[in-house]
Amino acid sequence: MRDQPKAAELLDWYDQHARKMPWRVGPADRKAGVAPDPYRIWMSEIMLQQTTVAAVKDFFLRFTTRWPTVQDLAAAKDEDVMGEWAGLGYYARARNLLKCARHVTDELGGVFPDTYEDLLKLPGVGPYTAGAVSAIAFDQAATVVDGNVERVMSRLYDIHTPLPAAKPELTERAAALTPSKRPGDYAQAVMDLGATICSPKNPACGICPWRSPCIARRQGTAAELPKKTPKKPKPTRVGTIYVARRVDGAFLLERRPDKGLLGGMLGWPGSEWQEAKVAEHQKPISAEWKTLPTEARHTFTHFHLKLTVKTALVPMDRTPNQGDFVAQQDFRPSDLPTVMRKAFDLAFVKAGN
DNA sequence: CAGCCGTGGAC
DNA sequence: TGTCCAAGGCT
Repeated sequence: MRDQPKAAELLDWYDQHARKMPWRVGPADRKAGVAPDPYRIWMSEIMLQQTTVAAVKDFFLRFTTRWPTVQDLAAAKDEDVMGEWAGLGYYARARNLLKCARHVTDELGGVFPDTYEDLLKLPGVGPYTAGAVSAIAFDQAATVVDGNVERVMSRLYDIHTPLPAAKPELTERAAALTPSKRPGDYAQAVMDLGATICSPKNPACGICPWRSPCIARRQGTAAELPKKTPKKPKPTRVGTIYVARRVDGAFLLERRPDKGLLGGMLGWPGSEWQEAKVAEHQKPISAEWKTLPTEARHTFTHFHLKLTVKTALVPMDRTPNQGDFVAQQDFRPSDLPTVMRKAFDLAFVKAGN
């Protein structure tokens, strides 16, 4: 009978190879009795949803420097939080982050729930995040299943069922391996393993602490797992965006509605974005509009976008019918989501306006 | 349950 | 250039 993977083998590896991260309490400190701050663990987990560690680091440091406690965050203005989140993507996370901080502050006395069940009730906290926070912040033996764990389990047990259909089976396997000792370190260890050794491409099976019990490694199928159902091709949408500056330096911007794409974020007024050719539409303000020679290109999760960028220098006496003027000193380009910043760069940096 | 929801780096 | 992918959640 083949040997089974042991949590202890992975924890020994983690003790030697744990990655250092701004929000992490490493294995040595944890053994010395250092407890993680649930606020920081929660925030890191929200930021890490579908987002790489490298991308999150700077955002995490900026957020926790500006808002060191959940009460500080709860007291923040919506626009400040959305502006700090700009560029990180999936903006519903930022709206839920603030909603959750205010709930914890106002209804829970500023104390994060410490059980999976109660964490799951918080806005923006799903099965993965509830498990991760309960394990990492509170050292509870929760089963944590993210993309890394799915990949590691599919390879350990050579599971060829494509995702997402395989999710229940992979979760069952993960639960069976979760130890009652050091569950917080274990949860992070599996994810570190998946991110470094058991990687999507070219897994380093030769140095894996679980190479011996890994079935896919013996079968030679590790690199092709997990299987995934094929994705739909992305359509291309087109639109027009209006980047205007008034003669006093103010910019014509609008706050997007909370629901939908780039919800709650600052942006330039413009047309709808559609696959069909855009019908003629009203300009946001009366001015002498010029079309830039280069269009702004951007790719979202489920479509490509080509934006025609129009610019204008607007006299003082005009009133916008879409958007509001923001004084130059109140505007930071870094508050814009990336597609809007691309349009800004084309209009005001590349074109030199 | 499948579609919606961002971004930047790797290849 | 294009595609894949990353510590998912919500509807």
